[in-house]
Amino acid sequence: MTTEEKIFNAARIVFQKKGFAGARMQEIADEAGINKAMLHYCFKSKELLFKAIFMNAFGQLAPQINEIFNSKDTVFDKITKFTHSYISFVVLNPYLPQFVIQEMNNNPEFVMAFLKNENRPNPAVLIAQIEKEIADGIIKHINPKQLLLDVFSMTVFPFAAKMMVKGMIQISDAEFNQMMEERKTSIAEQIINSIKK
Amino acid sequence: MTTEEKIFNAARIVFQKKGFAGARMQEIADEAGINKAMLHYCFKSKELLFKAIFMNAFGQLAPQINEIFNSKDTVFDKITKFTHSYISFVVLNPYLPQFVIQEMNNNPEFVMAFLKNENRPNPAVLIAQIEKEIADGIIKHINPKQLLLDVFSMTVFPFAAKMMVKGMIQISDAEFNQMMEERKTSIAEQIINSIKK
DNA sequence: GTCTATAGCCAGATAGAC
DNA sequence: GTCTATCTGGCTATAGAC
Repeated sequence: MTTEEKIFNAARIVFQKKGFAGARMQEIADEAGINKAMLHYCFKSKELLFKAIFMNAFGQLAPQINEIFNSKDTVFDKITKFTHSYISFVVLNPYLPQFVIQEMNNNPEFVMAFLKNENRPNPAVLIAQIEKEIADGIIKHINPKQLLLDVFSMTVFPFAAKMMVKGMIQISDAEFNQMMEERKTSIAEQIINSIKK
Repeated sequence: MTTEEKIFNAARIVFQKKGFAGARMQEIADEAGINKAMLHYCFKSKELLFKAIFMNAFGQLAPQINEIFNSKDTVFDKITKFTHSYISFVVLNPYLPQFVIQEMNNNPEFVMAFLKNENRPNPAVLIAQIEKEIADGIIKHINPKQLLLDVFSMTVFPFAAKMMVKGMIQISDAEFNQMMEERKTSIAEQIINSIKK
């Protein structure tokens, strides 16, 4: 592993756990097992290192979402595949959702950068498909954007607000993971059940 | 308005927007229209001022949740009332959900403090009620905790991840508010529709 | 490319006048 | 109680040896 990769991995861990404002370059250096000066030699500044991490985090999430959104499947199949693959992925990267959400809220200019990224998740095709299936009598009359928001909410929220959720419904880490495993199928079932005609 | 109140209001604005790590005492002083030294005179340290704000934010959310959870209503009525009153409240306090979630994730020790708070939201009564209505054949066989998580997710997520949501489904602030207005009723309808026998 | 040492700055906290 | 001025520590960033 090159020094640059060691720094990158260390920075991802620290930034995702502490956020931009809370992260310390010294902590990243320690985590990488190298000297603080190397961070600046390789990435110039804290801000540039952070942007590299943030864009990479986003780049991991977006393509797999788009692949599902733009496939040839039915809407019901897309919902099922999305919840399954998103939860599987995020169980392995638990800090990612909260990290992206937090930094987008704290740095609204990121939203603009994100909107200009050609690889960003684009729901246009899926929205059109939902409208068609409504017209075809497969799906009830609903607002397609509300449906998308429902799917995202049910899938992403537990990870974004993990600590609050655990405290609120009083569950251990093991129970949390067990519930997320169930949600891989239950979310899609619940939503499909409520919108199918 | 006393100086202490001016500081408190200013601190709430700055902390909720920037988080603990990102907030600056100078910015709070400017917002309050007083000198930085007064902050320390009144609240001793940044950390103590922050804890006061955080506990207050929590204290606003918890009682109204508990009131609904522990009332005499049916489960369906409770879900309907919760989504309605929560969204109404949070539209007026848009930074609150993200603030609480972010700081609970960044300061896991807050979760413990929160669990010891006697006013915290306690879903035990509601969970027992859900189990009873399942046994009575009113509600389908589902995991009560998953149901609670579904309701929270659909209600809270759009506010917690507002910037990401806006970017993702490409809506303006006006459209966002319009959608949240719709959600006051649509979330409960959707969930009830999927779990009623 | 990798380190040590340090510059330079900024933020939290305090001293002390009024 | 409220201010100005300042201390102190910690953090980003750089200079410079090897």
